[in-house]
Formats: sequence, C-alpha cells, structure tokens
Amino acid sequence: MDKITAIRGFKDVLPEDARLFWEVESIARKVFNAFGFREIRVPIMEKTELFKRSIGETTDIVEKEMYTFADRDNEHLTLRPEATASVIRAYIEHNMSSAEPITKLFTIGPMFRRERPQKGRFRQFNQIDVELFGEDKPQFDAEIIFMLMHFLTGSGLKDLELEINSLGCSGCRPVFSRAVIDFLKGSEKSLCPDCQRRINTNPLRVFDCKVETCASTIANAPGILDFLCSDCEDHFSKVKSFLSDLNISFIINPRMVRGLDYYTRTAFEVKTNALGAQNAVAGGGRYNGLVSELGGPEVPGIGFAVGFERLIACLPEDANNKFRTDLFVAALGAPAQKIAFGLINRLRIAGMAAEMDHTDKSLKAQLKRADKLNSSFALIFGDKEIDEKQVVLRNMQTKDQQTIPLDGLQESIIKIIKER
RNA sequence: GUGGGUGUAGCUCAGCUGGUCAGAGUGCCGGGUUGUGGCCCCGGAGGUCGAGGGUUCGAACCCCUUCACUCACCCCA
Repeated sequence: MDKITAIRGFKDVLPEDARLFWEVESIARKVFNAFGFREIRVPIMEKTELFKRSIGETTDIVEKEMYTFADRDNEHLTLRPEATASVIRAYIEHNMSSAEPITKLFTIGPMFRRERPQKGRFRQFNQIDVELFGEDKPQFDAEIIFMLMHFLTGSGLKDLELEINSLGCSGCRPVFSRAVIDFLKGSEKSLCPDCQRRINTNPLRVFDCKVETCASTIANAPGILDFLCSDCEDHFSKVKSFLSDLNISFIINPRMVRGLDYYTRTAFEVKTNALGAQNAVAGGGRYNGLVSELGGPEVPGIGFAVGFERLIACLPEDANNKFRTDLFVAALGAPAQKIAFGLINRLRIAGMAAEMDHTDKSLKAQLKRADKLNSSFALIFGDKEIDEKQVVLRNMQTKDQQTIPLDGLQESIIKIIKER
C-alpha cells in the first residue's frame, strides 16, 4: 500500500516547533494588546473577487499563486493568500468604522500560496497580521513600525534591518509611473522579457528585478522620492522623524515597491540574513484607498504581516526548549502500580505533569525513562514502601532522596514540586 | 512555471571504476547479579537501498520514466 504523504509545500508542525509557535504567539498577543490591538479571527476562505480587487489583478499572487476553485454552486472561492483583504472585508461588513474612529486589529493564522516551495517558503504558511484603520497621521506609521520592531526583537530576533520607502499617493504616484514608463520605453531592449511585459502591466515592479541588465538600466531611472507631492513628502519626512524619536534605526530604500498593488505612502520591510534567499521576515505599508476600493468608507489604513515560520527559523537555538515532566512514578509491582495510577491522575488535575510506566520494567529502566522525559523528580515505590507506609522521592538533578509518608502523599508532593 | 542537487535503518549519513555493499553513528529495546537514570562496556530489534521499467550472468551503484525532498530564479512573509 502506498503511503499517503502531506501535500507538497504543506508542513506538519511537530511538537517542538509547535511549542515555539505557541511561545511566539503569546509574545505577539502581549505586545499587541499593550498597543491597543484586538484579535479578530476571519475565515481562511473568501470569495475570489475579494482578493482580485484588493491585491491587484496583475500581481503574481493573483495571476498564478492562488488556490481557487469553484464551489458546488459554481461560486469561485479562494484560500486566502494574505489576511489584509479579509480583515478589511470584516471591518466593512461589521461597520467598525462607525463604532470608533480608530480600529486596531490583529489576526494570526495560515495563508496559502501555490508557489514552488523552498527555504522559508511554503504553500501553507502562517502570518501574524496587524491592521490599523482610521488614521493617516505619520505618528501611526511610526507607531506600528515601532511595535513591529519591538515584537520581533522581543521574540529573540537579532541583526534585523528595517527598510522604508514612500510610494506616494493617488496624486503623485501616477506621475512617477509615467516618468518611469517614459524612461523605460527608451531602453526596452536591455530589459528581460518579464520586465518588458511589466512596462505595460506594472512598471514599478521593474525596480524589484534582479536581472543585472534590468537593475543597471533601472538604476538611472527617476526615483519615487523625487516625485512625491508636498503632502506625501511631508508625511514621509515626519514618519522618519518620529521613528528616529523612537530610536528605531532604518534605511531608506527608494527602490522598494512591494508586490501588492494597494500600498500608498509608507512601505516597509524587515530583513534578516538568517533565511537564505527569503530574507524578509515582515513587510507592510499604508493602504489609504483600499477600504473604499472594497466598498467601504473613505478610511485610511496601515498594516503589516510577519512570516511566522520565517520568524521561528531565525530564532537562536535554545537549549532550554525541552519538554519537562514534574514527576515520574516508578511503581514496582501491581499494588504500587494501582496506587500510582490514581496518584498521577490526581496530580495532573492539580496541574502537575506526571507520568508513570504501566509495564513491569525494572527500576533501572523506569528511571531511564524518567530521565528521558526530563523529569524533575522520580517517585520510587514497591511492596516494601507500601509495607512501611512511606515512599522514596528522588530529585533527578541532585540525586537527593527523601522518604515521604504514604499518608498525604499527594499534598506533600505538590508542595515539593511547587517549591522547586 | 524554469534550472541545479538529493533520495540507503526512526534521525544524520558511508557505500571506491556495477561482483559478501546491505553498513556506521545516533536513537530505540535489553543486559553488565538481587530495587536507582545521565558516562562507559556488551547484545538485540529495525531497511522490498523513493517507485516503475530497462541494460547485464549480476545493479543501491549504469540508462529511461515517475514521484518526493531540497536550493536557486520568479515572487513574497
């Protein structure tokens, strides 16, 4: 019989990593809550139209990476490739804009993109997604970036590089786009086929191309920062200044355009050197026209996404990342096993991690097991201890052993474990 | 979607130009005297060498096909 394997690009998160997920998640919740963000949980499937309209028809994500299928009634559904669209949909659907002027939300969960898997890239991957609606003030750009950096370093990441840029607004970006197109038209021949296509579909993406000739061609192209209107210019310089006030260092990357069409003004990315080619752990930006684009009110927004798996891959190896057991009961003989069975289960109810072995293995084998389970204590007892009405408690680190009366055993043990 | 690399015990890998090549380390189980773990010593279990086909007297090793994993490109978290 052939064995059935997981789908390509879909990974099992094994217990040791699952534990890291849990820890990072709890840090995220703590940090985000402190900054006033509330968790929202949205479906992992949406109508395909939602993603087409938000992410952009000509983006790679929509063109070739979405898991889209027809439901039984022939409605087109898509497994979400990112969370922002869903969160905005929910924001609009529940009229959150009229409930309060500023809405701060975050969500954590799996995203799906049908790309070829490689290091730091999977077809199902998890993101921590943060969105803030209702304010365009540069303070909020700075604040949300500050929170992101605080969260990442708080999770244990080191050597992070923050890159920021401004992409302009609906007023000044088209002017810049036109300038880029005019520039590229003159030197089309030196561009790769992809970029020649991009001139018409998405000219700014040429900035992202790594083909050498394209890179050298685009190097002399006009820069977005020279085209910002005075409002955008002012906004960007304030963002920079607020970031500096908050002691966040950054580098300005005027060529960063990002792969989703909806960004306006501030765009940012956090890079690390620990991930191979996939060096972005987080990315985000402002999207002032998107909410209305999706049928909502004219409400500005800004947000970012953190790649969960990438974050975890950057975490330094932690020797303490081991599962622990509080007590292992080595019971010898049927009478002791019977008592032990009741004992461990009562201890578990009291919140202790307690284990025992139900076989008739030797004491040596059982202690070996206790060691394997990283147990703090081992409780040793057999017929002899039952006769004498006292058992032996061994501290597995120090090898100290003490005898404890069988009477009130459970309470004594809980006390000792808690004192440890 | 394109290109490179790799698929041998649970895990990490060795297997030279096809002829004891089915191995090591680690992990697992047991033992080193009667009820005490981690170190050390000894023993044991465990693999249709990714799958299918071909060449050959003979293939883990060569050829073809296929699948998977992996890295990179594209793009992104």
